[in-house]
Amino acid sequence: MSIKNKLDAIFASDLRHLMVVSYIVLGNNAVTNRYIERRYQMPVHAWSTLFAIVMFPGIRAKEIKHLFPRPQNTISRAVSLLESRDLVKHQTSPTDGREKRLFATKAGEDMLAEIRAVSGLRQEELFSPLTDAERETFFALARKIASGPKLLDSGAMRAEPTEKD
Amino acid sequence: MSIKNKLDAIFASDLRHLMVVSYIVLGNNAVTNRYIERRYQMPVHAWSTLFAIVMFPGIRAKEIKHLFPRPQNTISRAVSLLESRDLVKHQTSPTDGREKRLFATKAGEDMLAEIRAVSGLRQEELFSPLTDAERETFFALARKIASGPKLLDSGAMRAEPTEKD
DNA sequence: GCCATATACATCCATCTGGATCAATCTTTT
DNA sequence: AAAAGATTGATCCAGATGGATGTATATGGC
Repeated sequence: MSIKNKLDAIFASDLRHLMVVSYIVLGNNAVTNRYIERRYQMPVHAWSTLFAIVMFPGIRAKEIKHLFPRPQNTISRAVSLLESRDLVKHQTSPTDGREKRLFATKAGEDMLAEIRAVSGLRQEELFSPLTDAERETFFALARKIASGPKLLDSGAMRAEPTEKD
Repeated sequence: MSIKNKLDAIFASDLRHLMVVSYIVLGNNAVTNRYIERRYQMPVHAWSTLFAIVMFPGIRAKEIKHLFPRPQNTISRAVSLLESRDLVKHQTSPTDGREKRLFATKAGEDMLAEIRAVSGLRQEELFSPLTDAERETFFALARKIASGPKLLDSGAMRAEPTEKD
């Protein structure tokens, strides 16, 4: 049985919906992570963080956590990396001394623009098997899934071990 | 500007197709990884590997790499973890001494069945915002994307740095 | 048959990751 | 206004990750 047939079998199994999404993302992440890490010597989360900061000047770390669902320390580290390279700056909120409002520097904006252009090409490449109409259908359905309340808070896969454990 | 509005802005940006898929998967992975790691004391890739072995008895490591696009050493480690727990066994190929054909034990099959059941519930949960018809449309489009040759071999994000760098 | 090259899988090592904890600041209660 | 609790972000640490390299086996050229 060839690899292709095995893949087809997985995509015909009961878990096919989960499997196909996972397949796409594992594949795409491998490509993207390697590129960002080699080209910019930073983890991908650092660029996601920069993306959020350029897009929403003055954003706080805890908000970024909701835009790119990652643990808090990941954002924290990404911010300090970006700061150490003068790609972003922070100023402490005047109303709350715990909050750091984040702003991109000129260098940060320039760098984001560059990565963003390549990401646009990558997106085009990734979705190239779909027609424009299909892309919009796919996007609309994906947005519905993203808005599902169970995405981030599962009942089936509870974080806490059950009593009987 | 609220978090919700920020998310909407991201999903209205030029990179929205990439962003929404990434959002779904980051969110889902956080849930799934935490669950598998806590409940079974193993990384998620170990269960993907077990899934492949149960589904295709006698499969070789290099094939698993194509089913779940991960680096080769990830599979290698997952297999040795599974072997150390007597969830899988291997026998060296009679025709090629380098190849290890992998088989699940009874314990491995039982454990996979258990995880698979929970994963089924998780899948149902994740896709619950979609009707049955929408799920099939989404799946069909996702399969098209998965079959794109550029998924694993990007032109836009070349691994090798270009000459002019 | 012998050497160079290719392939399958294991291991090494530097880095990344996320849960837990910590310190600082803010809010609430009394 | 002091104490208790909550919230924000930084740091610690054990373990996971992936690129590079190592080891064993197989194949092809001569």
